Amino acid sequence: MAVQRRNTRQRKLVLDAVRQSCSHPTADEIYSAVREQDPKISRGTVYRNLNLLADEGTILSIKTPGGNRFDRTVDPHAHLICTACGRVIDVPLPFDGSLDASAADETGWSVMSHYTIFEGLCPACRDRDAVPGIEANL
Amino acid sequence: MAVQRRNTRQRKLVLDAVRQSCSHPTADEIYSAVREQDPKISRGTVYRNLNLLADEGTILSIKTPGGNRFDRTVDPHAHLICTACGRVIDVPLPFDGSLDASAADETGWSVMSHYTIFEGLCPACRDRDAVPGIEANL
DNA sequence: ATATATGCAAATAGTTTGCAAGGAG
DNA sequence: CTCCTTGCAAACTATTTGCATATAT
Repeated sequence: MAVQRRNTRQRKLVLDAVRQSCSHPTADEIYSAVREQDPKISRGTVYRNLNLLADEGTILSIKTPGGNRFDRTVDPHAHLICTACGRVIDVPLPFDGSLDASAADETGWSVMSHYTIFEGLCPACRDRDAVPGIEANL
Repeated sequence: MAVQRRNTRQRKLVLDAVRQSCSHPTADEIYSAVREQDPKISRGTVYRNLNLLADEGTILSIKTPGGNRFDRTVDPHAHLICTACGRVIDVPLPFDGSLDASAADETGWSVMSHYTIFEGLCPACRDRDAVPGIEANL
C-alpha cells in the first residue's frame, strides 16, 4: 500500500515556494525562498520534500545539466535553457505523448515518459555576447 | 582564431575508447577503458578531452541525470534511459531539427539545438521487477 | 622555443543519507 | 503511541581546476 504522508509545516512551505515561483527554480533557490519563512529548515528537508512532491506528481522535476529544476506546471511540455546563464523557460510547442509508444515499439523497452530540452541563448545573454564592432551578428 | 590543438597520445586514447564503445559510456567508464591502455592517464585528462572532443563536435555528449554519457554517433537522435539500471540506448525515431526554429519563434530566444530523452525500463529490469505472484503484469 | 596538455591533488557543486530527536495522526 | 519527518553533519557522486612539469609543433 502507499506510504502514509504527513502534512508537515515544512512540506507545505516547500510546495508553496514552488507554486509561487514562475522561474523554474533550482533546489537551492527553493531552499533560500523557504528559509525566509523558516530560517531553521534544513537543506536535506527541502531536497527530500522536492523529491517526494515530484514523485507524487504534485510538482514537476526538470533534469537539466547543472542541477534539477522544479516546475509548478505538471502537464508535459518542453523547456528551453540558456547555455550562458542557466535560465529556463517553458516552450509552448505541442507535446506528443504518443512518442513513448513509438519508442517502445522501436526498442522493445517499456517507455514511461520523455522530455525535450532546447538549448540556446536568452535575449539578455545574446545581446551581451554580441560583441560590438563585429559585423556577423545574426 | 581557433585554439590550436595538439595530437596527444592521451587524446587519441580517449577518442578511440569512445569510438570503440557502443554502450553510451560515462566519463568514468571511458576512464577505466583508457586506463587499461595507459595506467598513468588521469581522470582530469579524460574529462578535459571528453569535453574538448564534444565541443569540437567529434563526439556527442548526452546529458543524462546521474552523469553525462558519450556517443560516437554525432548525428542528432533521441536516447532512452533505463531508470532502474541507467543503461542508455539510441532511439531510432525521426529527429526534427526544424523544432529549433519553431521554439525560437515561440520564445524570442536564439535556439541552437534540442535533445529528447525517453525514460523507461530495459527488458532485463522490467522482467526482474515483474514480481511473481502478482497478476497485473502489463 | 613556446604555448598547449598532462598528472596530481584539492576544490567545487549538487544531492543524499545515517542518526537521534521531534511531531503528526 | 507509532512511525514518519526533521535537523544536522558527514558522505557521496560527478566534475572542474590550480599548479608545476612534460611535450607537441
